[in-house]
Amino acid sequence: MSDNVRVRFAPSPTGPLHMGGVRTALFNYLFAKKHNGTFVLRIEDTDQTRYVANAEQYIVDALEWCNIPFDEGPGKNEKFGPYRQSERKDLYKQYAEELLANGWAYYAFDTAEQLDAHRKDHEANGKTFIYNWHNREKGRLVNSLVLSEEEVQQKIAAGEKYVVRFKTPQDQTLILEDEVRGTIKIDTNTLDDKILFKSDGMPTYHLANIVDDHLMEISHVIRGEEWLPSLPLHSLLYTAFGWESPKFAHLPLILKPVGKGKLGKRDGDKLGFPVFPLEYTNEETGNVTRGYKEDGYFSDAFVNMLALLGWNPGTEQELFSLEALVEAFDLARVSKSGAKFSPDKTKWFNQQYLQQKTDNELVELYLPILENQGVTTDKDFAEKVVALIKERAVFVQDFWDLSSFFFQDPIEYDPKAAKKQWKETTGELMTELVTVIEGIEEFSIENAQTEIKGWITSKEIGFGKVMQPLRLSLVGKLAGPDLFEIMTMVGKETTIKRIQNAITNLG
RNA sequence: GGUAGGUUAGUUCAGCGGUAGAACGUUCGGCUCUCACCCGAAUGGACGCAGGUUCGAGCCCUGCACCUAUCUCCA
Repeated sequence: MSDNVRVRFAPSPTGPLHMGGVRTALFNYLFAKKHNGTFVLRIEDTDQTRYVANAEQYIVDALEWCNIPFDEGPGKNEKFGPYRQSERKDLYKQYAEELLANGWAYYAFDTAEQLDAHRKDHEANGKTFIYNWHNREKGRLVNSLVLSEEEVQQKIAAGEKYVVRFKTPQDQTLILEDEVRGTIKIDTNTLDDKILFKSDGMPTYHLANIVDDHLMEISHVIRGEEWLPSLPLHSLLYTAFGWESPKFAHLPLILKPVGKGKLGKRDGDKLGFPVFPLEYTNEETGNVTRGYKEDGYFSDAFVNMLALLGWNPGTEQELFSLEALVEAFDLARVSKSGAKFSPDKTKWFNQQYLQQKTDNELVELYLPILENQGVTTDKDFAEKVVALIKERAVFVQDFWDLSSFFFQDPIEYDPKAAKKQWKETTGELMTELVTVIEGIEEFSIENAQTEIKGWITSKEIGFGKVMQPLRLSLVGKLAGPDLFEIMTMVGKETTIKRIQNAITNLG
């Protein structure tokens, strides 16, 4: 493939970046790294009315957390800078003028209200209003194609608001190539004359996007499917400027977990999962929106899950490190249909990643939790606990519920289990067991096992008859790691104390 | 309504002309004092519908149905 791959992620700073945006960034990143290319971050802040101050920082932080940092962007390697469109404002005007001069664009003076009226009018007649050659020269619309040169200059001189529209060619069939979808044919007569330059002096997305992609020497445009309908316009703009077009790839939408439709920012609240990578505080309302990071997800698990949303490696492998993703990624294996997001599968990924972490890594995350619970312990002990319980956990924050009995006596006993396992004779048996335990000089796993198992065998009773009530005494429920591990870790005295507690409470 | 895209097991998805697959889920079994992990097995499908091309179609063509995106001086 090309030895000069340059891709960009171009979000609009209108709020926190949601997971769909992160997925787009990820695919761009993977594609860039796969081809030894460059991953550019460009901030598309041409809409001043929707600008949110802390959104850009959020985007940068989110990419950072996901471990997919950009190579070029605001404040970093500014070879093609600036990377904020608001700071490139002056640039776009000359390009709009170039198109006006060579007949690919024209001035339009129609007000938003007038256009609205036209749309409603058409709708009432069961038609769709299209601002293009069907209408633009019939005198209903006020633009430089129907007005004389003088009239146009007069209006502009009088300070009348105007926009610049693209003059879509008539009666052409465009044959477009998309790396994901293949060939797409479009009849230009169905296209709108899109606004390129707004009356507020700012370019629209369409103009700024093409100009910047060209100037920044972008080789591949990888973006969401919601942009597919504007591909014809973008392609025509490259033609109009006489520029070589980059290759395009439109990623399938991320669908909500239940029902149909695109995953929206509000779906998370409704269904109880985060939609954003990081927690976000809305500075105006003070609302805090939860994030995957704060909910306890590992970033590599989150990224792994996102990578499989709309892409598959063609093998049965599901677990990928970032490096492995870079290695395996291929635009040809991106699917065309929407990818349904699954919160359950996301949890599954997190569980898998948690199991892969070493005890040493996990204990660092565990210690603050213990501290929070007011437990003082040493790191070695905590690490042993982690080793014993981690296979039952999906999140690090599950650790406390799975391990509290290592540090605290059970406060209650699972009533169902108690009823089933604690029989008439159990109290006596447990009292006898206490004696056995007291007799163990060195309370090691091996010794405890030998003595207790030996005693059970000599009593000629079932193993479970003793072990189940013993587990109930120590843990409070019938779950958890190996009992001999637990006993030796809490120590002989605590073990005896807990058995006696149980005899008192359950006997 | 126009335009574009989609439709394969309960769910998420592979399969892109040659006897319908995986993962997750569910159920059962093995291993365990228990839960979990792990291992094994079972379960499961008019490949949206109807035509056509072909020796042969989930794959190609046509029509229809349904779903989605988009049609803002938003990106």
